Amino acid sequence: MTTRQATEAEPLLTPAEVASMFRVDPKTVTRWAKAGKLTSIRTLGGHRRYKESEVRSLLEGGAPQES
Amino acid sequence: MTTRQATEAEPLLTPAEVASMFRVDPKTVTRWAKAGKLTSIRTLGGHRRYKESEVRSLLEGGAPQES
DNA sequence: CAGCACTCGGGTAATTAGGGGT
DNA sequence: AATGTCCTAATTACCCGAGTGC
Repeated sequence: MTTRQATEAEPLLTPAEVASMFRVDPKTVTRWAKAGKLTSIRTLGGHRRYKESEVRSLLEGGAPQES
Repeated sequence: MTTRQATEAEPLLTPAEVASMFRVDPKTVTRWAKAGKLTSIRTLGGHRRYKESEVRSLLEGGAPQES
């Protein structure tokens, strides 16, 4: 085996990864998390991690469709 | 009712497994253990193992979410 | 016994958090 | 109200060689 996959682990993304996906600054992603627009999981050191599934659904159009 | 004292086998996780769950480097998990943020059990060779139950509770939100 | 993936250490870059100001 | 940028402090990621686990 080359990689060990933990039990029932959901894929998480770093702030920089989410930022590049949205073409915004990592700081902005942090603000979205603070505002509750994005679910954030914190490391024991206080850094944020984001659910890949949630980010992708938001990218595809999980966001409210404007007219 | 005395000969059989089995203290419930506690599922243990390797550093790599914990690391993938938090989306961090295995080295970071080691630092958490050193800092006392995580309960670490050492093998006779010095390698660390972590309680799955503790890791999970920390992941799900050992700390309440702010908005 | 040999072999390979993983972990252990330390040390040094790269990110991130947080507040403040544009 | 929402982003991007500057700053400092803290946390995290990658480098190495040597030992452990299976």
